[in-house]
Amino acid sequence: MVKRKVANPLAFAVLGSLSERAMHPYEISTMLKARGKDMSIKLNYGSLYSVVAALEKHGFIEAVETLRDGNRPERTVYAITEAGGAEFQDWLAELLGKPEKEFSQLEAGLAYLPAFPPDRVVELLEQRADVLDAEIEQVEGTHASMAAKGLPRIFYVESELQLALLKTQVEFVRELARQIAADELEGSAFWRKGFELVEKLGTTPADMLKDPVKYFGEEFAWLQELPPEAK
Amino acid sequence: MVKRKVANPLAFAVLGSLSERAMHPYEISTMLKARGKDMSIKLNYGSLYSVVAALEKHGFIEAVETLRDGNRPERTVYAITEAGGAEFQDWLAELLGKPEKEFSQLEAGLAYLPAFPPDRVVELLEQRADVLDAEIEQVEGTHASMAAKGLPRIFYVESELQLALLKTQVEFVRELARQIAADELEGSAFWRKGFELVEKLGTTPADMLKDPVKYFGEEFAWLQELPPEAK
DNA sequence: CAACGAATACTCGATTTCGAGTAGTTGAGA
DNA sequence: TCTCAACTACTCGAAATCGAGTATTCGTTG
Repeated sequence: MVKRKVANPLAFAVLGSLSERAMHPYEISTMLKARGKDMSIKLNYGSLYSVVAALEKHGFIEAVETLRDGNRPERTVYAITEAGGAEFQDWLAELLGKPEKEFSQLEAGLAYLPAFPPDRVVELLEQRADVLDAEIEQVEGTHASMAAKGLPRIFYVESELQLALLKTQVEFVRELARQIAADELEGSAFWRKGFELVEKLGTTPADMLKDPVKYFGEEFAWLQELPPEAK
Repeated sequence: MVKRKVANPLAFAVLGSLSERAMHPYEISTMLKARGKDMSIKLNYGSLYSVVAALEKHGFIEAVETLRDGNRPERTVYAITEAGGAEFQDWLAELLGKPEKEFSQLEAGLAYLPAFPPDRVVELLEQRADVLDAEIEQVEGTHASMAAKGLPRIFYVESELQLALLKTQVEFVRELARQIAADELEGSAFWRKGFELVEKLGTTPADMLKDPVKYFGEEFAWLQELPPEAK
């Protein structure tokens, strides 16, 4: 797993596009959009041109001609090199075969759940679930229309994965919201009580964590010795 | 959804940590690790210090004291400001309530599946599935040991989400590999044939896409008019 | 008690990333 | 025929990112 000379996933898409035929950068961008690959690989013009330059610098692609059409900006057409083809294959094998840790914003948010009162969290999670439902419906619509046009699944498997993950997320979020609302989530008694204390007495969370028995009673003594540094 | 002045998720974790009590950056990093939050939010020292500087610049945190302990490097202790508290709350609400498009490497890889012969893809997907299984087992082990210590679920819900997503991914990958191996994936007949042609005749993919009927027969005429720019 | 690995607490600067801006060109409708 | 929005095709520089490096101190083991 040596670090790639050009690491932006957009570079992977550029190599993939140029594997098919020589193109100029803007043409790559329109092709990616036309094929919906920009749903799977973040496309940004600034990145596109710098990534193309980096690929050229490292010998993965090379300029084959420069066209000028009237007063329009020049278009430099690039072709993939042998080294570029090898890099693409190696990269693809890595993307498919080796899972790499990815961080999602929802995970980050969940990590700080107790910072909001339970009811607020439930409300926000339900809001997210509703938005996700709409997104899912939209993706399913796209699939239906692609299938109707006769485009076989192999051309949009990546979107099917996305759909599966969205569905898992929405299910998780709804279930979590339900459990919090029903006070079924372990630790939520403590959580609710904590917020009541803040409202009524103005105690700070830090104080409560320092002496949980005082604020929550004996059954919360475990708090003291739990996550290192949590006190 | 105004762009955040400091957008790195690590900044969110810094605000969250300082909401609890004042700390110096390195202490934040050890606390995040001790609590396993570094599994949900990417922690990198370079980013940590630049993010702290940016948060201070924008008035979300402020230095409260600078300690010197022998010849050790200075430790600057930071506290959260009122603006910082508001920013944290706003950010948390956004993370929980508003899903944002995220790009995964597997999706990127799947988008270029046809670049490899079917058998190679099956092999790679199975490789990924095996690694994922091991990861899942590990996460489940961690959960079991946390539960055994009495730590309630609310302190690791984020990891439960991660687990659910990993399971969905492994299921998807295994099923996809199965379908490809069994030639059940729509479009895979064309895919297999294409690779045989490349091996036997040395035809390039671009040629085949230009005149699919010639290479694949009448039943593949749809290829010509399908994804815009795909020809 | 010396020596060595682990932990502490950062620093540095070479890339990378990004989004907004620019400037000409077509095409469709009034 | 005029106009105005959408498209084409990039450019720019400010800000973010990152991982490797540094220098000190603590703990522990032979």
